[in-house]
Amino acid sequence: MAQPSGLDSFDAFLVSDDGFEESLLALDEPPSVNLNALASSSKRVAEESKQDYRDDAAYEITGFGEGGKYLRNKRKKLAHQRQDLLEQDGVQRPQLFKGDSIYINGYTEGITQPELANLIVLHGGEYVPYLDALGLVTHIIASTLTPSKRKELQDKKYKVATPSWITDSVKAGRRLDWRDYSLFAAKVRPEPEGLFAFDDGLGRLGTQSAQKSLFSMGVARGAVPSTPAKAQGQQKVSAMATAKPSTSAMKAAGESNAAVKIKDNTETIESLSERGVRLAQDALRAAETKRSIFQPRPNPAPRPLTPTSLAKDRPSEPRSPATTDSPHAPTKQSRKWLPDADKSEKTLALLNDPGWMAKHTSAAPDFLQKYFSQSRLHHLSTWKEELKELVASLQPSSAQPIRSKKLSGTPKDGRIIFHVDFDCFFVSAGLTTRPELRGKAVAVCHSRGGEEAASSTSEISSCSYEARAKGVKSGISLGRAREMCPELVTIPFEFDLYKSIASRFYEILLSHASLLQAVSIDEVLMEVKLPSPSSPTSSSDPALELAHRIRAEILSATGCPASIGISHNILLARLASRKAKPANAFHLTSDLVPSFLNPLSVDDLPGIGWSTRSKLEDELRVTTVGDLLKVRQSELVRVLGEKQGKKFAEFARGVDDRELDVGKARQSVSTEVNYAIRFENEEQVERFLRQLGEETVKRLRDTGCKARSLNLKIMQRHPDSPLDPPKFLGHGHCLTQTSSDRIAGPGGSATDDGTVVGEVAWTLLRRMKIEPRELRGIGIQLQKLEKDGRSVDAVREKGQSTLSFAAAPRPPPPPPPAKPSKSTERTRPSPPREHEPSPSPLETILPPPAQQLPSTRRSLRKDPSIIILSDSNSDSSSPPPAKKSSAPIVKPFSIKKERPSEYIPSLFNRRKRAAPPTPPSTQQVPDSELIHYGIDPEIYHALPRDVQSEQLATARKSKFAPKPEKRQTTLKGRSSKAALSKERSKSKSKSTTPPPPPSAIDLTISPSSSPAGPPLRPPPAPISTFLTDDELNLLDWDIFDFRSFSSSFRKQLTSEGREQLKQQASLTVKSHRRAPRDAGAQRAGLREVEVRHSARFMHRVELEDIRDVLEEWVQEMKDQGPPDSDLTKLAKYLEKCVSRDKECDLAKAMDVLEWWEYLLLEECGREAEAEGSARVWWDALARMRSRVQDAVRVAYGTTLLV
DNA sequence: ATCCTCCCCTAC
DNA sequence: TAAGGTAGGGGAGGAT
Ligand SMILES: Nc1ccn([C@H]2C[C@H](O)[C@@H](COP(=O)(O)OP(=O)(O)OP(=O)(O)O)O2)c(=O)n1
Ligand SMILES: [Mg+2]
Repeated sequence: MAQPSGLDSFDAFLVSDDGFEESLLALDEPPSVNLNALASSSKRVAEESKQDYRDDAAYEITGFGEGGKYLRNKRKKLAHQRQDLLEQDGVQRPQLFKGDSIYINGYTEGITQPELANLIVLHGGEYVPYLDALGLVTHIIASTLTPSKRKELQDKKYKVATPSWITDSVKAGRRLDWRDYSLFAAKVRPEPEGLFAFDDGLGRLGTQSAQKSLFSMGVARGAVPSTPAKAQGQQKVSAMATAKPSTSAMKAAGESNAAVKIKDNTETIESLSERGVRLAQDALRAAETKRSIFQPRPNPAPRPLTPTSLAKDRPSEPRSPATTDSPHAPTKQSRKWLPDADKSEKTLALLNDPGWMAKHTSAAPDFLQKYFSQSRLHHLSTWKEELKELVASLQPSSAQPIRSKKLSGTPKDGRIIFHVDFDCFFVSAGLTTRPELRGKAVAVCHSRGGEEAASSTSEISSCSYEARAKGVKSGISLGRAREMCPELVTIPFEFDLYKSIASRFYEILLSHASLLQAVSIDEVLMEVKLPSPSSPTSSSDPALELAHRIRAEILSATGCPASIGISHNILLARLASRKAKPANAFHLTSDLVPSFLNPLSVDDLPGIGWSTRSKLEDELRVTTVGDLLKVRQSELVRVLGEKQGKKFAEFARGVDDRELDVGKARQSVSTEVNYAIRFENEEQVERFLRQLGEETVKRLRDTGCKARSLNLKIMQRHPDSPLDPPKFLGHGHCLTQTSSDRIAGPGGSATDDGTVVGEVAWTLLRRMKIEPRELRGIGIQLQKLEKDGRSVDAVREKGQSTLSFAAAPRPPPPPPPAKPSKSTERTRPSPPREHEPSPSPLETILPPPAQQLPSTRRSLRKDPSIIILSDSNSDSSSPPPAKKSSAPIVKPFSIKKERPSEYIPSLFNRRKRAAPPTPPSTQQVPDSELIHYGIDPEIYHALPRDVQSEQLATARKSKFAPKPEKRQTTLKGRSSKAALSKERSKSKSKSTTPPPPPSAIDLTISPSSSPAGPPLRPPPAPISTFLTDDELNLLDWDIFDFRSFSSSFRKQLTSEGREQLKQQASLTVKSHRRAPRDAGAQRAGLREVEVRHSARFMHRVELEDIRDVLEEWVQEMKDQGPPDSDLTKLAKYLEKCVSRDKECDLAKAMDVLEWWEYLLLEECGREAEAEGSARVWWDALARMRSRVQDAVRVAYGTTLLV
């Protein structure tokens, strides 16, 4: 039952729901009052404990040690890594704790657990991150213990000392006698640098916190904390052993940007975030005043800056050079992410040092684990999943309210929603051990920003409100932050601490919620039921009072301030908490809603980010919620789509009918890394990719699922982007590709075999033909999950028990010994399943292509150590045993699924092998097309992607003669489902033109969109089920080969073949002249080549087709003017053409505009004389020009003559 | 209509 | 010197 190595857990604890009313007053004070600096020692400690004191319970990722030797013992591995650190530091410390194996129990006062751990290691001790084999532990460090734990440890005669034993020893430079620090000896030894040793109000709370300290790790392994049965409100919460964030991948946010438009009405509109800034400034000023009385302030008075909106900014890279390179950027530099300063010499030196790069980028063998152990975003994501599971396991399914009717989203629903969120969480957590920094501008980031910080690209994770007042915010670089706030103090990440605090936080909230949704590690949404018949005694707002009580409870248990927003739906609760911040609670009642909402900026609404905000502003001139109200819903739907349009229309009115999201089954598992990806050769890429595969599969196993489909995501340096992007080791501007394939284990079943995943991923990657040096990001996603052989997707598998099942008081799940899980299920007489995956994990049916791969590559799975290790890692941590799935299991006989007989391991691969046909595979240009051009497919496929593009583009340009003439096919009623239906549905239903009111331009056109077209068009509207012999001939496919395929495969080939024919047909037309394309445009974007079957023909629409459509469109709509929906669609299309990341076909866009102008001249007369609808047409053209103009500027930085 | 695939977008 | 991850909502376009 070896406890999941690398496992940690959200601690279990006991909590009573006593209130802490007496402390309410203190809570509402900004935490700026700092009455001392007595915690000197803690400060020093912090400085000493350089970098790596992550929680770092062994990484789960298995890697190779030097020389390929595997370290099976995680503990050793950890020690090894810490040793590395120590060497890095180059400081040899006295080995005070040599020979000691020290476990730290729970949260420690005065110094964080990671800090302690680091100190121990730095001084020769072994830090034991988990308590699986108690015999190996020589000492236990603890500040507080629950009665039961205390008894247990005492009985077992453990040496339990307070943290001061460590810190004092370090200070003294010698190993002091632990007995002088025994926790059992001195009842409660006041720690010198107490956690709550500041300000009396908080100090008081601190006392309580000490008393109700949570329990911890060890407990989860079976030791059941006895419940000091006490207050009625007491509730026991069991811990959930959850896999540690461990090793894994990620992706990210932005760098710099430029072309961000400045909001209109900046003066009059105050967004919530801006309000936050304002408040912070006020607080700062206030604090300033006070401080000047008590103590001189080290920093200059904060200048009343123009509040930089904290609102959602563009994610940087997308396509705004941001910094220097943009010709017209200099003006609005207010928003950028990176520092002005150039890379420092040092930085450049590193980047140019092959040795350094080999050790610190993806090329290094242990990169993955190191990277994930430090990635904040990885931790954030992992924690979220863990918490969702924890909540699902603790929250009885009965918690799910049964509503008589669906929610209306209005006050009528009678719900009370709390949105609880820590204020600047990471910073607040860090400040609990650095009280001397309270009231200052503080930020959490990796860089220990010293002098070099001016050019640091390290991202700010969170910052104090004092820092926000100066414009600092999450996501910007340290360098940039220092420009705005030179006095900014940085503190390191302390992931363990955050997790520990979160445990206490969730525990408290669970005790108050009737229904709870884990939003993130520091954020919860919950539904609350008040003791309804609130006796007439109580005050005016019992909900608000409860919120304050909860806030007090949280503060006392964690030392961190949280804010709470209350309202009758999720939207409003979230907005309320934003208004409440910092350190307060706010009840947004329905009477306040309109006046509260209207002045907000649209992107204050949850769900509206940079992109949506831009759409609203550009297309509807909407910037505030008030503006949003004035727009017709149909317009919103046109711009944002059906659901989004409706949703935000309702949001603007304060209406939100969403239920809390509780316990839905996970639908995918993925791992990605888009940072420090720098490879020199294929071997490195392959090794990395296989590791990534193993990691992904481990995560999959932790969920107890297997998968049927794999998606590989690749980021490749954009050809125009510099080798070294502005952000240190960042991915820079990239082209992104994905490609997917099915995966299968024995018998075609879903699988969780790392080897299969690695193999398939590697095959897909090789097929992409990407130069290793150009790679900037890699990710693997597993989908189509199955648990116990049934799809996890409730929609597919009807009757699926989606809800988790959990008895209210659940004893700490005795960590299931490795395998019990599976046996647990075997519910009913599971009907004889066809292909019960034979329990031979090493036996795999690899997809065909895999078998074709050069055998040079040795299979990782040959190394048993890997399997052993990953197993030990995963199984234990996957305690999904009894928890779920014990619910009423549906009939084991699935309705549709199951088609084992017909199962083809991999269609794509299969297709590939079928030499003759080679229909457009997942990502390639059909060979037949190549042959058509006289290009040898063999050679073509061997070329790098971008070269392929060029070849193809060239071929297409030269091979065909100019278009003969344009037809006049004026069809009627040709309706584009998409465009039309959308239109019909709402907007102009008043069209009065009964039948098929022509409108809608169908940009998805393909020759077939004009079915009645000239006979020349190859395959008329497809009629036969399968490709006809004629069609096969046209395609140059072998007729007999075709017939030899199964009918389903033939069907697929048929549709693909027909698409191909369409394209060939359209290719016979050449766009007349092409405008000169610049270097960037010359390289046909990946997107273009990458185009694959189905759903993407829009990308390939040929000029000829567009011209035709345009012509029809103008003719048909001449008298009514162009429908907005069509204009929108056309605009989107043209912008896509211009975009350098997508079509990269500026010429086409220009051509379309010219053609349109020509048509208008013909149909509507000269622009100058146009009137009525003609006028409308000309205006529409002008607007479209201007949009394209903008797009060109964004893409090329040039003002082009459109 | 309703499904599926391939994206984009958002949030922490 | 830095650690730009991840899951789910949903839109567009195509197949059924
Ligand atoms: N871009 C981001 C956003 C958040 N976080 C981390 C750090 C934050 O402390 C934590 C919680 O995020 P919040 O959005 O709740 O932000 P804060 O808690 O820091 O501030 P606020 O007071 O606005 O809630 O997540 C991060 O690392 N990077
Ligand atoms: Mg927060």
